[in-house]
Amino acid sequence: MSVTIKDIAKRAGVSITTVSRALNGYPDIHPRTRERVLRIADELNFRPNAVARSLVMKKSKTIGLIISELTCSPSSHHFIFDIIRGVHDQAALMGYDVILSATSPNQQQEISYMELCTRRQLDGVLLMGVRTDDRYLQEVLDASVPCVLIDVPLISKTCGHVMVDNVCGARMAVQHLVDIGHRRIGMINGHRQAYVSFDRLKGYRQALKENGLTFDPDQVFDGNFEEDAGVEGVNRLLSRFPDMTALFCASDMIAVGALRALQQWGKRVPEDVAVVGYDDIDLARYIHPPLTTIHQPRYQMGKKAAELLVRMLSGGKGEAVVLEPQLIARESTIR
Amino acid sequence: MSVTIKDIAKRAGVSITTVSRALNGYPDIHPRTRERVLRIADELNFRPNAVARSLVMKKSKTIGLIISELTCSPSSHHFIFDIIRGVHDQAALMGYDVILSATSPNQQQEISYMELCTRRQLDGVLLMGVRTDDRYLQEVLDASVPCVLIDVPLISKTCGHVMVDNVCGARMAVQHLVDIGHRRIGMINGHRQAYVSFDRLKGYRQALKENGLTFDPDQVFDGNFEEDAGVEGVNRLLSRFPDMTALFCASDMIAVGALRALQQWGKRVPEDVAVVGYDDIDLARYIHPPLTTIHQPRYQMGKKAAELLVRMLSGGKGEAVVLEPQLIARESTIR
DNA sequence: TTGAAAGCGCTAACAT
DNA sequence: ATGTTAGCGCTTTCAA
Repeated sequence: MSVTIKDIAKRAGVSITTVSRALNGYPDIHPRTRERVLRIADELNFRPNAVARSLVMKKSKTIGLIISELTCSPSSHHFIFDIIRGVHDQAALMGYDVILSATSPNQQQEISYMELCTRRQLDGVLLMGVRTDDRYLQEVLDASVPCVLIDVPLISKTCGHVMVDNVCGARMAVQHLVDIGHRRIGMINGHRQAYVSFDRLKGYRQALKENGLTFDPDQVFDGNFEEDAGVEGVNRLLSRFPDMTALFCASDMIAVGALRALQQWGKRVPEDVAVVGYDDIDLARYIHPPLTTIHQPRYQMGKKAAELLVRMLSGGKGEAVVLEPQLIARESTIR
Repeated sequence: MSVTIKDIAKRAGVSITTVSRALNGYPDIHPRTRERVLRIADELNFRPNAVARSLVMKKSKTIGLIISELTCSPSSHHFIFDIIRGVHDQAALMGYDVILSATSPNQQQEISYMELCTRRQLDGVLLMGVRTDDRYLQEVLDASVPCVLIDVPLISKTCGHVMVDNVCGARMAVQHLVDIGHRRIGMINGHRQAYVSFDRLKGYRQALKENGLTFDPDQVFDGNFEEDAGVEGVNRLLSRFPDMTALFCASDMIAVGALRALQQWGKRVPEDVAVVGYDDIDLARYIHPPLTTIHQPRYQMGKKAAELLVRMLSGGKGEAVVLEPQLIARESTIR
């Protein structure tokens, strides 16, 4: 049996109320009493029971980190882990615990969003990896529990989000290609159910336009964020546009696949075709040739998301936090 | 305000006791009553309050996943993320939620092991990444909360562990090198505060012995699990043993560093020096040359750990779960 | 088969 | 400055 405030009260010869107040630093308590209570609590090695407190306070000091099924794709961990760390560190800093959850692939196991929240009395939720067509999204908007979305640009009274500016990132990538002389630039995009795909395409178009290049939808291959899409994308794009000299990929894994396919086409990178990826996962540095890519501040995304959520928990409104991407030039575009 | 069993009781015209029993599937309840209660609960969209239940049951159906500071090293995410997934999936399957925690670098923030457990009423704890000299370890052994250690071979009444057989893994690696003709085999090990380092060295020695090769401590470089150690290890080892033809590295990141250093020495891999890594992180497949390595079933480790912990929670004793590593031969040893 | 009552450990009116 | 009392939502004796 563990020590409760009752034990302390008995030992200190005061009521449990006094103990509670002393422990929680209320002002209306005699310094000597407080001191004695604190000392005894320490002697008894007292640990407050967060569960009991949650029950009466109706606040659990816990946030849920929900990772959508989508994000459990083979390559996603490069991306997710840093975000998890950022979320955890910032949450801990602010006195919150993080419960991990995932929208599971097998339907039967699936727990509804609200169910999770109410069951565990979550104060708020962080949601990442949801697709535009995810049914969770509607639940989130309907729910009263504050929520911060990662990479999904929705905003409402109870909803905010954190993103990296994808339009900007894509523009930087394409502008970089233009700057080093490319005019025939293809794109391999992620799947259409990701918000980021939409913005990256937009950035690609903008950059072309800004440089007086015409946008041709056929020069964009819609795949997914995995390696395979890179392979298929190159095959399609190159057979249709043999004179393509540059490729913007919506993820580093796509770029990895592209690199492989380009090699099979006998194209040298960057001499024949320059390649830019997106994400700056560890692999980008180590692959051959090292990949020029758009860096996303993943740890910061997690931190900012947790920060925003806690702000919302204390009455703040949902807002949009947009972080800046960064171009990392490596040898896949310049030698 | 959310729906409670009281609301259901009122609406159904029964006592809250009856509602509780009906909801929890007790047998001593009239089928018709149960049915009505269930229907009303559903109509009202009732969600049991896990916090209240935890308070009275003294079981939170929550386990803590504590990741030691150590494990937050730059390269560790390759390894950890899969374990987290395994833990989460298996825990969810068995009705447990997972709270994420970390032993934080800044001392002041540091929460004691027991504090975390009692505060959140954790039913059990999973601990990974602790060093042999970590003070958490003693707390764990002293504590009454069941605990499963990952990659730390301790066992007690309340403690079990999950590991991959590191002696075996190292032997496989070295045996592989011997099999393809190497006799002068160096090793770059991780730091000494990791249990796995000890076992991998043991496996290295065993394999040498089994093949009639003599063990020379100078042929082992003790570094850490990061890339830098690989670079430094190669430099040290090669300047002392210019005729070394093979290298066993205690992590893939070490091997990556080794590959880089070897190149600077003008050594071709695998022609001049063969390299074997450990872990089989994603990078191993993509680096040039693709790395021969020892695969660790990371997702399984997480799953098994959660499984063991839950078994212990229902009265099981601490036990040792040992998984099998697997040799993945790639081009860093054979062309 | 059902209900009344106690209580898990804590906080928070409302006295005093 | 301190104590009394009433809950938070649930489970669980014990009686009926």
